[in-house]
Amino acid sequence: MTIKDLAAQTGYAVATVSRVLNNHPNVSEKARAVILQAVEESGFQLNANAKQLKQQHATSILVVVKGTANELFSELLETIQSRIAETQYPLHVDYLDEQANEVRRALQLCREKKPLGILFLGGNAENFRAEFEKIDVPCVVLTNDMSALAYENLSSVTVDDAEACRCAVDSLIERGHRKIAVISGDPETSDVGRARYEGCLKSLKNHGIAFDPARDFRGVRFSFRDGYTATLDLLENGSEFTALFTASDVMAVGAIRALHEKGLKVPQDVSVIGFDGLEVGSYLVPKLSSVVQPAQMMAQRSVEILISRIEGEAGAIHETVPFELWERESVTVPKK
Amino acid sequence: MTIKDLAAQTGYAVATVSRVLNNHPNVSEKARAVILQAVEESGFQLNANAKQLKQQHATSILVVVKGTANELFSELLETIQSRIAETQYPLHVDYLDEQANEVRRALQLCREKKPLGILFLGGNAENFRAEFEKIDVPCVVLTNDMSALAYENLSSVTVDDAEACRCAVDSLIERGHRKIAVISGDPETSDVGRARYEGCLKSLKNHGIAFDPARDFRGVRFSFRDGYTATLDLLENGSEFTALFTASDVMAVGAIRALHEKGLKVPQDVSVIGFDGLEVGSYLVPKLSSVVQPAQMMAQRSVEILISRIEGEAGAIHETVPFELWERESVTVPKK
DNA sequence: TTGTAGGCGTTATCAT
DNA sequence: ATGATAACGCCTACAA
Repeated sequence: MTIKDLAAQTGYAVATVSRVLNNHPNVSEKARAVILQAVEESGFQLNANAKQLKQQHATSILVVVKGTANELFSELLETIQSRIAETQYPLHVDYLDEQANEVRRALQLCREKKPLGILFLGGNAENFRAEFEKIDVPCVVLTNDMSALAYENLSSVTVDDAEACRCAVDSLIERGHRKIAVISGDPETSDVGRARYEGCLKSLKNHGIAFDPARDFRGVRFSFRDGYTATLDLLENGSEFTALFTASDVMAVGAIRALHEKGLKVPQDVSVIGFDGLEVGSYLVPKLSSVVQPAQMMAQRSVEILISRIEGEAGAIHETVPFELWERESVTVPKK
Repeated sequence: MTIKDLAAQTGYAVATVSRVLNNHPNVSEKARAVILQAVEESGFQLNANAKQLKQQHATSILVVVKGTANELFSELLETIQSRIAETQYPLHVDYLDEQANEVRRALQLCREKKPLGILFLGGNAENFRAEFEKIDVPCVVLTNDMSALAYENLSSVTVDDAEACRCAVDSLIERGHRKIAVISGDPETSDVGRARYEGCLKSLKNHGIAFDPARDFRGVRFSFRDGYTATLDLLENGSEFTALFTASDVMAVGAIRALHEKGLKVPQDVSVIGFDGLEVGSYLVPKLSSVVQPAQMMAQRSVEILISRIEGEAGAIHETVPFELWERESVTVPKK
């Protein structure tokens, strides 16, 4: 079933059918009605390949997700989905490994699919620096600040990771904690991991708190397992702390388990703060304290920014959305 | 950049370039080398639209995921991704709302994208019964048994939900529990919810245990929140139980929180068993007992089945993979 | 082994 | 308002 068949069926020419299908002007009401009727009956659907071949680009928006197992990304994606669904643009989601090069992948997908714009969930500034120039559609990166890269078609929506972590650690210190350990992403390989770690350091330094990175810090992957093993590692290697800051909620869950296995209670023996504000945190016992990234807002803004760039607005926007510090049951004052 | 340009550049005809690009025989070593060289240098990429338009179908495999926020699906997807990556087939992931009609969506994507085959994560038998006949590529449904539907191109990979739940409840009874409550998906709208609920009923009946559905059962959505509210609802409406079976781990997490808020300890006051075997369960305190769906195996088998159907093997396979019952810290014997 | 040319289903231009 | 037709980039008989 093609528009040719449809044309034959209705007695109109393919051009007219095409016009109706694309809501173009200069079609009589009668023709429109007749053709729409036939479309309805046959369940006809345009061939996207032919259309895109002709138009030289898709009408779709691409989402490149770095890392399949990231809960925050799932939450972001959910909102992105529904926001994009409100527009006429189809959405394509593409997943890659955490270690893969998202820019190179996007480049390939651009050539192949010619999307109108790209949303990146996660990303590494180094990859963008190296090859982003080759991408010429509007892009928005979520959760990773790209303001240092002055590409006019590369925007980003983030919370201020360093500042957020500074606040979180500040809050621990305000409660009286002086012995604090930190687990974050590897500063060498993860931009986000580094920013969050540095925020912690800043707070510790501001308050003149003793902190020996070799003893009190671990830079690992953002996973349950790594949160768990890193905590055991800290405990077994001389770190003594009454508060633990982990740069993700998933790490925090692993960490709490490790603390439990070492006979330490949360929050009585150790206070724990995570990062992200995942839904699961609200149902844990104890309810997890967390630096909340406003997922809905971030998703919403990123879609708005992307669509405005697609529809003609020019220039990059690097938007910082406000984080929130939720201090819940997993934190308390240190034991005397 | 098109194969025409490439042809001009190398002095060969487009046909030869195409042959090289598609690994066809009847190309001289020299031509192959020269053309590959040029491809390398220019970073040339075939236009997928033109290719698919011509070939009448994509070379891709489609994954239709029902529900964005399903952790089990994320775990399945991760394995599916990596297994498919080992083949030459590109992968497309399409997400829909939990309430959407996955078969209708697949139908649309078929017309639009002409995939080689489809993998469904989740699905409703009713939807398949109504419209699946219109889909003519091989399909495999994960987690929902479709053996009752005799389509020759519709396979499924599942655990025996009812049997698994029967075992789980049996295990509670064996520990001495007589007062058991159940939270599952809504039997009216969720096939999986119904099967799991019925498995529970069977065990209870086999053992002659008193069970009043109105008092001891809730059929809700598979979410943290619904697990939480359903548990409160049970407790506040006269259900007294020493053990709670929830048909998903996510529900279990919500349930445990609710129990905690009502002053009930897990497992001392109430034993809890979930379903799915999500990674997070291994890090909770207490470690969550669960009926484990072997996600890796299911993903692996579904990909194998799909690919074999795509590559010529005929006939549907309805494979039941073995579940495992992990009895961990969230269960114990009832208080005397 | 290589080249030529037609057509896949659309859109868009140019007539009518 | 409608129709005929030339592309879009690729694959694939068929011819050489």
